Amino acid sequence: MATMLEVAKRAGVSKATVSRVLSGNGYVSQETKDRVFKAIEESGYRPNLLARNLATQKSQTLGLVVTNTLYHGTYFSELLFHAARMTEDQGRRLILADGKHSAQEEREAIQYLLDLRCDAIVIYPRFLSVDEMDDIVQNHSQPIMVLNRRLRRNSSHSVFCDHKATSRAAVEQLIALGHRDIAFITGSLDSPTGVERLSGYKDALAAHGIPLRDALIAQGKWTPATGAAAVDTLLARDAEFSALVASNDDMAIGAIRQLQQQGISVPQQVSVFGFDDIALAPYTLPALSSVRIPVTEMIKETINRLIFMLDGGDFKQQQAFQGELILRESVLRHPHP
Amino acid sequence: MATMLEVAKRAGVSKATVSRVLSGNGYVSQETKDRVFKAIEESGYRPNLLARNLATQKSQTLGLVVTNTLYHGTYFSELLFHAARMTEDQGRRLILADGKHSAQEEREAIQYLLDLRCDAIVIYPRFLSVDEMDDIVQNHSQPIMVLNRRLRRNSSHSVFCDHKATSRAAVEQLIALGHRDIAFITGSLDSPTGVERLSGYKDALAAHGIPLRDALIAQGKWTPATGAAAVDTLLARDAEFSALVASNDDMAIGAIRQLQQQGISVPQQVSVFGFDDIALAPYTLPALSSVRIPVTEMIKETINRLIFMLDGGDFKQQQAFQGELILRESVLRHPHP
DNA sequence: TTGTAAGCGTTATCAC
DNA sequence: GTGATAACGCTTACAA
Repeated sequence: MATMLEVAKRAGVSKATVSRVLSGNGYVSQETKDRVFKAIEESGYRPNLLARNLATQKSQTLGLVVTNTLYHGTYFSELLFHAARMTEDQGRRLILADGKHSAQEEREAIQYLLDLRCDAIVIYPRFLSVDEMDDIVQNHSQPIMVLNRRLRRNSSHSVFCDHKATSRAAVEQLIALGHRDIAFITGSLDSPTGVERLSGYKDALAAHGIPLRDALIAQGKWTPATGAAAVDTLLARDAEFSALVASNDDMAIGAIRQLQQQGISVPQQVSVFGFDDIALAPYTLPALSSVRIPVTEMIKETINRLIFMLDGGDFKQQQAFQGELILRESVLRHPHP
Repeated sequence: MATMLEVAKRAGVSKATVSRVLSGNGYVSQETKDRVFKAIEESGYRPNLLARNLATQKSQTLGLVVTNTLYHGTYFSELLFHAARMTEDQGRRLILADGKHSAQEEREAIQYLLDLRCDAIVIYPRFLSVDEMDDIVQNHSQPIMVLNRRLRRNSSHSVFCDHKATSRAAVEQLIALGHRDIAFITGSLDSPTGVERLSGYKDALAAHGIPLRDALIAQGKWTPATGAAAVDTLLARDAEFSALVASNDDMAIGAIRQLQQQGISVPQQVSVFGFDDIALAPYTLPALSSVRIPVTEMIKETINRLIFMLDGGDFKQQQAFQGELILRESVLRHPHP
């Protein structure tokens, strides 16, 4: 491929001049500009971004680490969609790195983006601890934001939802509707989100004097298939329930399928509640009530903070922002008519 | 950040030696190796990939261009999931560039990946013509694969489905079931996929001597909302139909909603057919029959070809592969029981 | 307004 | 085994 040097020779100028023409920095006479552009045209020259980035010490890219397990479904695409859009509106590009299936792989993905000298990094952790995330944020000069976790030492570097409170609110809504036998399908319990939602369920029951019954809790792993399996587990236990809360919509959908399969009508005999991890309004079943989790706002706020930091905001100062941002705006949505 | 030079000084050796230790190329005594590793440890050194890539003239990355409009939904995440997974299994990373909303932006995204010196590129075009894609493939030294288009001059660089044949098959299945009044919701007609599916519908009718009625065709733009709107259009025309084919599942889902809303039961009064652009089995409505489009195989085959090319396969030779690959394996799926 | 030359942080080819 | 040193392709003072 043609290099800048070749362009320079062809135009009868030096590399520096070509660089000036391209970057718009420094004065170049119109005539030489014209000659340079002509030379670029003729040689099919394209700047080598690797070289440019190395020279300027910045890459104009934003790195995003997401775990493999999050890849499926609309939640992820929504996240990615806005991340990419906002990044590009900023004249930067998004680079995606896969956190795969373990803490170690998550670490490697982050390290890769760091090694690539991304200008900033967004992490949606799955396995790494809050402590380790805090360390990472502190030990690196580039701005880093963490999604869906509450950082302790660098709270302004995280944006998250209060899953526990939301879960509790959802269950309380069911209680208010008169339900007392409320079954619950957990998410993976090695994820904080899964634990928090379960915990919110327990809190709600406790607050209303409803005894917790283990027979009404079944484990799932976020997917529709595990939601369906959880229903089987629940039914096999012969414990009656008039409402079912699944820790995300995917499982709720699987659960509804399975209930109907077993001749139980939804929502006539059992009301089903999910958490809209998945901006999937178009696909949700008419029978499903869902809590909206604001992925969109989450990623938008994140990128905005990053942009602020990149623009020279003193992001090491916790005062840079109002502090941590907890998105509490989740609202209960009623079943589609 | 610590550089290789600092590590070298600290270990009392030259840059070259540090480089050898890191790359494993060339002989280094165990003692110096130890000293180097110690120095790396102490200084928190991390190699600068920009510099490395510049020096080696390869970036160990694979670029993917997808249009913004494809971002929503499971189809895309499925694509991305496998692309990322396979790329990383190869020890490379995936870089995503957004094709946005126009041919020009699509061009820019491709150009960016080229400028970044990605080792190989996958393009899922939306606006660019086959001719232009063919040119791009030919004019660049790095391997490029195009999804969902049939390239004329570089057929082995494309992987696609025969949407027309599939659409025709789907409609013929309805005809075989006794339907004669079959309505059709198109996709965006500025996309080849949309045109082909419509064309398959027309072919099927023609082949069975069923007259084409414009009143039974409504335009959509792939989204659930436009599918619903199309149903309104059809109903307003007062043309009766016993079956409805939507050009993708998203629209089919919107259509089903709307039909039910209007008191028309599915599939009792109207059978609905979609194309599973969207490996979304878990979400599709029980009432929907859908044609499976093998995204997964498509992207897998694509990456495999790329890997082959990168490993030195003579990819400019059309004989490198069996030639073009047309995925015909689409199967009709029956409504969920 | 333009050219020279010194980086940027690696790798790779020589010698020694 | 190891160390200079020249690339890699660009940016950016500093001169001219």
